[in-house]
Amino acid sequence: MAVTMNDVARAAGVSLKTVSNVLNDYEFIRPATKQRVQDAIAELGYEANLTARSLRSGKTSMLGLVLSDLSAPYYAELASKLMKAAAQRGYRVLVEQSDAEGSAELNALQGPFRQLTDGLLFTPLAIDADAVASRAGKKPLVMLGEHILDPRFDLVTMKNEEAAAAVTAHLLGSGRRRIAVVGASPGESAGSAGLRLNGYRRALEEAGVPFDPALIAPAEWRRDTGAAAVAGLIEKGVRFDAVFGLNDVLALGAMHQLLIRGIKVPQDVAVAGFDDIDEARFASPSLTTISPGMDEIAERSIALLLDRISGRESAGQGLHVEAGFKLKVRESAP
Amino acid sequence: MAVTMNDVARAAGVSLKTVSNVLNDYEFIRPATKQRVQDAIAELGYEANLTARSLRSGKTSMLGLVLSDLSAPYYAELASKLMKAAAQRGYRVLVEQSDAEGSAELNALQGPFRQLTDGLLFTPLAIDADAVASRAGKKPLVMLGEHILDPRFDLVTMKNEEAAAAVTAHLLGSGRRRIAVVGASPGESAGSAGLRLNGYRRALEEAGVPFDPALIAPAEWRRDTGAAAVAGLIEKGVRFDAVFGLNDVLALGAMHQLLIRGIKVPQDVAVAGFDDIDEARFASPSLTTISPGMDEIAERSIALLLDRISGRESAGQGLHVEAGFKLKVRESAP
DNA sequence: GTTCCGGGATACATCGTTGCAGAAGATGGC
DNA sequence: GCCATCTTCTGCAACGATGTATCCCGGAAC
Repeated sequence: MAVTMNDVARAAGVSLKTVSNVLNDYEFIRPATKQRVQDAIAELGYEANLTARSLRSGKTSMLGLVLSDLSAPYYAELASKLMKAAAQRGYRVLVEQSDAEGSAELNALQGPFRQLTDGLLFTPLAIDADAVASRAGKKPLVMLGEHILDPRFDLVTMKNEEAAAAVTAHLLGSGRRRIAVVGASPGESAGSAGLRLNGYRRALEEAGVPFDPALIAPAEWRRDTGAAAVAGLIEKGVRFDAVFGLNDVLALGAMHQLLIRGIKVPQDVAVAGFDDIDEARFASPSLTTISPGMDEIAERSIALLLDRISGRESAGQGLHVEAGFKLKVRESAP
Repeated sequence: MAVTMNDVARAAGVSLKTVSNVLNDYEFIRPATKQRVQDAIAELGYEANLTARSLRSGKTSMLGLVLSDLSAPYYAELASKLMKAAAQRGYRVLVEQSDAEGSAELNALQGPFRQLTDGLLFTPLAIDADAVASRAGKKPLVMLGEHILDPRFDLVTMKNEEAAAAVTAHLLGSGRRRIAVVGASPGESAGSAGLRLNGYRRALEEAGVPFDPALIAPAEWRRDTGAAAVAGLIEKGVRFDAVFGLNDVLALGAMHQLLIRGIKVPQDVAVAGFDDIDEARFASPSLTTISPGMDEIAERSIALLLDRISGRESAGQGLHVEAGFKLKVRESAP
């Protein structure tokens, strides 16, 4: 059996509660007593039982992170950073993959997963604000990403629209006029896809370039679908001189498809993405993209969530945080 | 306050323990009683308190996964699959990043992290078998990867040596004679790097091609280091007609470096990797690599760990599982 | 010398489950 | 008609910590 607080108390010749007090930095303890307890702890190799502590205190020191798929590079990098930011503050992150399915998202919101965590970082992809609101319960919840832009919720996000406009403007600036968009999500307007598409349109407008719906290719956000979308455009006979992948893996999939068809990047078609995953720098040609300030997103979303948990930041309206971004110009669209 | 078993008991007109029995599928309960309890549960929206259950039962239904860095594509994909495999069996996975640092690995082995989990999937990179053995405690532990090949531990791994020999043989078969190896880890012999290097040497021997230590470039397993290692070789004036990256990101970093220097892949230098991450298929040129049967690794390591936890597989010797592999021939080394 | 105050420690109940032991009623064998 | 066995259900203790209330004691105040 593991050594408990009781064992420590006995060894130190104090009461169980005094041991607890030492561990919780209770103010009024004689230094000598404190020392004796700490010696006993060291000698017995005592470790607090987190489960018992959780039961009693109602806190788990774990944060939940709900995302569609951890194997997507953007989410993998984000998760890694979130875990590090949380660890620095004494929290652990429990990840749940939703596969972008509504049922999984709802489960994460209500089920045992929620119970295990003190607060949630949530990237809803399938369900809407009302669904979230009606089942969110009262533990703190911070939205990550953009599918839900709602005053009821805290949200940490990036400047999707502005950044997408900046990439588009860059492509236009290098003389491209027919810029295909890969990764649109028909019918959706508030999500990342919608916002980035808005940015694209805004940049076109500002440059006085007409918008052509034929250039917009829907696709899930993966490499293979990005490749397939470009293939589809080509086969339909749509002509374009640039591709804007709404995220990097789409852009990379698209670029791959162009290259195997003998289309030169960037000479024939320029390619740009969004996310600046590590892979973008090392692709051939390297990928022009938007660096969305992921460090800032990770830091600030953890900070905000912990503020909510501790009650430092008291509710009322949802807080909206937007991280800055940088355009990274590389070979695929100089 | 959340609804507890006691509330359910009262609502159903039975004792608290009967509710517990219903939840735990106790055999001897009258169907009518069971129904009443289940109705009460549904009506009140009762959810079992996992923390309390853990405290009482000593099980957490969580598995620990220790790896160096979740943002590395291989680990991200593996973690994703492990989580899915675990979820199917009613377990959750808690991930801990070690950054390949010994202190972090030791903490994961003993500290609170261990307490929170019923068993551990462990990829030790910095510490050795004895260090693990002396602090492993008695909860089940399954090694993942190869740094520790020790009869005391269970191990799920891939055929590193054989597979590396197969890639090397493939490169030799296409006429390459000076195959640089990127990602070696000097002094280490039992780890993945060492085993893969062994495979490389074995294939050379079998083909009667002399081994040239100048071709072996040490590097950490990242894209940037892979690129730097190739740059180093070139600058030292080492000549080579192929590069074997000990994993895919190394190979991709290396390939990037070659291409920006105007060296044609595969015409001038062929490139091959190891892991078959999704990115390999979509690189330009696409990357020849080893598919290590990650699905099998994920499935079998979860299965083995759960067998150990349940006691179905009783200890004694460590079990060693080797997943199969496939050579994926693509453009970078046809 | 009694009262008051606050530092320093303690006892007890409690968080929400599950394990163990046992009670009560039904069933069956002889 | 009685003991043995099985089914069904119950009560109590326990898991290991923390919150609340309380107690004791030395010194200050009157």
